[in-house]
Amino acid sequence: MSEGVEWGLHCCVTLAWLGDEEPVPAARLAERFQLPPAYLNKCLQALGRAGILTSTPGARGGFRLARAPERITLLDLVTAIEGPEEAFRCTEIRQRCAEANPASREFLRPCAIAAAMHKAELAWRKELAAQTLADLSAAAPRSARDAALRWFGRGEND
Amino acid sequence: MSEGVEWGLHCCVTLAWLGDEEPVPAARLAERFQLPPAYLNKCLQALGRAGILTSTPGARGGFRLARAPERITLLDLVTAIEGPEEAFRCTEIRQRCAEANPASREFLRPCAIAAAMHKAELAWRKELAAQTLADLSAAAPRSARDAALRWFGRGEND
DNA sequence: GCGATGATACTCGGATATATAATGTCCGAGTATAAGAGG
DNA sequence: CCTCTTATACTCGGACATTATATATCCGAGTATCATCGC
Repeated sequence: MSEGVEWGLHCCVTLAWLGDEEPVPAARLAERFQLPPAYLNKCLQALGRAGILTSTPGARGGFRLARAPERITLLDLVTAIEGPEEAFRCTEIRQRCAEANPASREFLRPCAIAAAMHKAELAWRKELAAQTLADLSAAAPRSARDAALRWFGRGEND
Repeated sequence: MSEGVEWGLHCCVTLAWLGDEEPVPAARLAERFQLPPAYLNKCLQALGRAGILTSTPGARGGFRLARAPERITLLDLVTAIEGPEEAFRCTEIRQRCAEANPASREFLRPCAIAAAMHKAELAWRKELAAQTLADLSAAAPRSARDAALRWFGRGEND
């Protein structure tokens, strides 16, 4: 799995803490976590295309959450970075057998192996879909949230 | 996920059908599924190192299941090919924050994000561990099993 | 005819290339800001 | 003092390198088979 998933998760949790009053530049998030700024920007762009973040260009621009943290699941985030296709992709090698006839009726049913892997993937996605950004924000220790608010210069004046 | 997982699964199901009376060369399995012989051999080697297959060198050699299909889970197979580490690997970027002190007590608890991803991975592994090669063998249509037996020259004399 | 011996073909096993995807970097398009001139 | 204009700094967005991983290939080590030779 790409590192972008971890980066995106941490950034989104941070954005959830900061609130969406004003956007946060990718460069600033990168500085926070000591990450390469340009590549983090690329990952956040993917989240933007997926409708998880909204981006505003120009000065005082940046990224903010597109909707409430309660309505953003981990599955949304992972799918945005990793793509919608499943980890196990069946290439139908059962049909490559010499005597196999692709028109045969047995191939109308899905491959038993692919079905088994698909079942496991569904369980995985179900767990991811059951947890939201709000859950993660709440699970983290308060000290981490406070430190983030301080570092980004919020929370003192608010 | 590597293609080797799909190949290994199909090969192991086939081996389960054929029984472990005499080993099957990797080249023959590759021919069956139109796969590159040398690379399939490499994948089967990984299964051998994991204790799923036993290999016998020399003439009339090849691979056979190391234990009964009921005692080989999909998780065993996937782990053998993909490795034991989880898909999501936490790099502890929460500790890279400037003000973070690695000795701080909050870092004794696991990262909430890593914990969430870990939970999903456990659900995935649980599903994989619940299904055995025997289940897959039984789930496939009888015609596929019969065709395999014919193609490998077994079942007529037995 | 039977056993020992050597040559041979076959198979795994790991070391070595190539292709693909992940990671990392760079520069242009566009916007809000701020300064400055004019009224 | 207020408004319009202009220059500027900032940020995203996608195009372009670089590195790591997966895929594919090749050749050597070792074993069972078979033929051959000797008894």
